[in-house]
Amino acid sequence: MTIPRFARIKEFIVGQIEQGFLLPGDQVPSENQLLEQFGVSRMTARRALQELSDEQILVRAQGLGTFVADARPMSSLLEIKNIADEIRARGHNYHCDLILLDAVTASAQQAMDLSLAEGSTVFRSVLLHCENGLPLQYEDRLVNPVLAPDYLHQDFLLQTPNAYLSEVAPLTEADHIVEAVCVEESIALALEIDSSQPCLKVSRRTCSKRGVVSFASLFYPGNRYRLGGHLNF
Amino acid sequence: MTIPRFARIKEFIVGQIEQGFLLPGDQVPSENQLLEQFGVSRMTARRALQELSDEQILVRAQGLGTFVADARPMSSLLEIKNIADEIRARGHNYHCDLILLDAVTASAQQAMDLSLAEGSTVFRSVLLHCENGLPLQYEDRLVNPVLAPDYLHQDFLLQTPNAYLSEVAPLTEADHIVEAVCVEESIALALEIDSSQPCLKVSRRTCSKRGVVSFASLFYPGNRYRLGGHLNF
DNA sequence: CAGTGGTCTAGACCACTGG
DNA sequence: CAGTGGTCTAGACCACTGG
Repeated sequence: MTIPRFARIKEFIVGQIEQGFLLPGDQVPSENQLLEQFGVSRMTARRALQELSDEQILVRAQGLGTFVADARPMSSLLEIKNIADEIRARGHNYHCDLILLDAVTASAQQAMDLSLAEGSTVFRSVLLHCENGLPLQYEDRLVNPVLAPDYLHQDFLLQTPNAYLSEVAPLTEADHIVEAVCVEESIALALEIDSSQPCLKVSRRTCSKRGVVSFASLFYPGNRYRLGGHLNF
Repeated sequence: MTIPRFARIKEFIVGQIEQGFLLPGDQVPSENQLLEQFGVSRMTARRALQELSDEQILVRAQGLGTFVADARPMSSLLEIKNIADEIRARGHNYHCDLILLDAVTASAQQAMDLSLAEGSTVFRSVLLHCENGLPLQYEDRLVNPVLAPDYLHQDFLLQTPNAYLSEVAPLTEADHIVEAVCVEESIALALEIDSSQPCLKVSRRTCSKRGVVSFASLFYPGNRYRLGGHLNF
């Protein structure tokens, strides 16, 4: 199986971006430059640039050139955002309390969430993420120990579980369920809300190439958080 | 401004699908057939099929042909689904109560939601969508009268506002906000829930080329509905 | 003006599928 | 085998942008 030439050109450009040689806004080689550089026809060079443009990695403008797109907007609703980055992006103070970090024996439900056998040992972390001292997200996470064996030895006050897991097991897929729920007393207490207050619950299962990495239950006080999204047709 | 040939071929095929001449699973003309039919080069015929395939309207298989894709999956999280279709797709009974349909004078908030001036006359509809007799969605919708002048004369027991508006003002954009809330007594009563029950609230602003068409506030009982989504990386 | 991307042609060779 | 889609070439003319 040989890699097509247009794909090689795409890889070359993506590589330049990932290695930091090309930054958002930078102009990438034109069709004519790629044509000479790779010894291909213009249609082939064009296809590489066009597909990267379709993938929103590049933007093209007639008469001007082709440029690296601004910070990957991910565009889809319910992006996988790092809660710490999100809070800091608002110019607010972020901090985090570690409530639990341990290995546990998976219940039937937990095993199913991670696609493992009941009774397997899995890792579990519970964290409370705060914005300007006010609890914003209660994160109860199960982790597949095979795919993140060093999970229990991380300092999650410095790096969120989400960020850590993205490093050790790059995400390929994610499923979400969004619900409005009442939370149990212990979670209400941690979130500093009355237990009658509605909360937004996001259940997220994330997968890498090697399988289900993690299953997170995220609880947000209904009066402090909303999910936004934008669609284009 | 002349329409490119590949775009004409795309329109032709999409038209055949929309008019029901081509059904999901049906084979569409091959590159060679389109080439003769439209008198274009193969690269041009190919581009039409390839782009429709990228848009998930067609699926292609080497050696086999090109086929109409199964029921548009829309793929994005929080797709704009027709609640009636969604309920019927589950094999359940759908029906709908009309609670209000009238012209109203826009409050400051309502005017902002529709990007109109305060005090403008706008249309408002309130409907209750039920699954097997049980209320599932309370829909409170504001409509821009300029973009849907006949809105008040529709029978929304036959066609949802969403479906009607999509016809008269094709959507180009949509914004969503998802929240967990408590609802006021009147809405709780309509939804047949206790007012202490958390609800999922989806606020959706939809736009066509000519501007903001509609602003809908959708309330779902937290224990009867959840939003799901899937992302690929 | 020279350079960019947008559209298009008329060919070519290939891998794949079904009969 | 004939037909399909996948890749690719070496040209062409065009609209658009900046200088």
